[in-house]
Amino acid sequence: MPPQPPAATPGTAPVAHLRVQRVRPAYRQVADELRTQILAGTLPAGTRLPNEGELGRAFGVSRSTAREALRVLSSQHLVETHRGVQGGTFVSEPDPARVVEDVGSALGVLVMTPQLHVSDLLEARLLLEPAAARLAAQRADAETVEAVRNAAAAHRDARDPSGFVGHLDFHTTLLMATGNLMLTLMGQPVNDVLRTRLRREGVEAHEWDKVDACHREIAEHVAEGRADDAEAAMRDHLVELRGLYEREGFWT
Amino acid sequence: MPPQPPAATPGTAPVAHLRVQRVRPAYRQVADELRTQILAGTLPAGTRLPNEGELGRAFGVSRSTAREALRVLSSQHLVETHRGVQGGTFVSEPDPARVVEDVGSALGVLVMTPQLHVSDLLEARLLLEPAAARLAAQRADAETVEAVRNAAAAHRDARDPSGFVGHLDFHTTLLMATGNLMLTLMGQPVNDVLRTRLRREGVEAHEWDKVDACHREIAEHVAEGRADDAEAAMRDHLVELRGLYEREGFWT
DNA sequence: CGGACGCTAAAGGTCTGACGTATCGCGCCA
DNA sequence: TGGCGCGATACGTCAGACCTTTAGCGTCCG
Repeated sequence: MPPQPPAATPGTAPVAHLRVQRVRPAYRQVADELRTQILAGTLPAGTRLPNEGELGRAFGVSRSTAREALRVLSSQHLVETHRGVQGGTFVSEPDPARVVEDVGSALGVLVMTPQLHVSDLLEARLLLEPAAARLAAQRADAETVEAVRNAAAAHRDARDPSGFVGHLDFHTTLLMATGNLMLTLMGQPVNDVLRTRLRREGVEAHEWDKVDACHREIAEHVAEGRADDAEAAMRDHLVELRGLYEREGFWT
Repeated sequence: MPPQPPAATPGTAPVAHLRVQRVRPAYRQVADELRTQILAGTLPAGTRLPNEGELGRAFGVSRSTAREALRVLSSQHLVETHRGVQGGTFVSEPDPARVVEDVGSALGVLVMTPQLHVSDLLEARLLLEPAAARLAAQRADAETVEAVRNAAAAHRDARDPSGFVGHLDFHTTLLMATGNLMLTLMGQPVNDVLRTRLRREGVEAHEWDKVDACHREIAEHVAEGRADDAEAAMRDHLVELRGLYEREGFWT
């Protein structure tokens, strides 16, 4: 995807504004090699890598360089390090929660640019969660239904009168109730970003009561397996919430 | 979510099996501090940080430690470094493509675990893309329609008789045609993972022709603004594709 | 006999100082 | 006037040393 097609004007060449890396630094090569092996399964989760000195020697680089490579992998949650005897560097177990965190963080950055607006998040959620509610209603077993019900109960903490935490926990629980982790991975980061960007001050208590009522209604639809009702109720709920966001303003 | 509630047995305390970090290493503290400032906007994109030596001095750590902190941030695409005079470390511009890459990579790892199955990806796509097709049909302007049409044209490279690249470019283009970046961010990594996991050998040419026909049909629906038709056609298309995946097997 | 204390080895964490090397601006020279 | 090479700057890499954390194990005392 070339941002600018080759300029026909023979004057100044189309400046490549992005500086390219002529050479890949050693620490990057080491990191890439290790990452490849981890992703290929050559180094399965739990594997203990050689200590930093040996690792460097194995790649023909110094310990510092090996360490920088490990910092890269560790910040991508591919390995983790522990100190002390019996410590070392270990290949990490894949963890969906980490992915959600990272995506949420990245979204948090993007949402401050003109490329991604909060209304885009609201719209995406409006596509995703009603469908999730439908699936949850079709599939949830007794235990899951209980979890959804509990999430909808949303004990309101005195120090958190808006019940915002409980509020979003319900959406999270519902996404997980679909049994499809991918839906959680897509929806949860969106919810995380939205949570941090709604100004709660202007929302009155009775509005939160209504939110809770919606949650309980959805939970009941899910519990009873009424897929159509669950989907519709969720859609209504999200539309209402969107109004809240738009009224209170998120374009800080 | 506590994996084990506090054991009532007074014997041994409930062992925390996850090793915790008693102290945060200096490189992590530095990285966290810088990340906070970047996310808060104190260090806007394009800012040039002090050179590694000064940065270390500013935090009271050595250059090596400062470098390790920078490696962490750089691997999260928050900063990038360049060598030479006029080089240095700069705060990065947020880049959706990077996010897509990272999420795709993370999904690639998760999809090899029992936690996430390829069928989950197919299902998620089945929720997302028909809705995207609807939105695209409702919103696409002339230029976007042209892009979608071109993507559907899918010139079949002789060395790529399955036209797989072109095939997925169509889905990508359609997601972007919604004008909602969030949908691309959610859908594209899924497509990327699926692309790398379908065994193409067993798929015959006439089946790819059919895929192309579907694409062109969807493109036309989008071009004509027939939202319902576009959505339905995309749904049918994805269901058919899912059959392909299930037949050819993705459980390598 | 048993539990608490403390030693010790292994491995990551940090520091120091040095040298290599990619870049780019500037000035010299043809 | 224009191409070329010098040099300054900042990242990249290396080497070696020392600190800190951690867990295992042995010892000592109650």
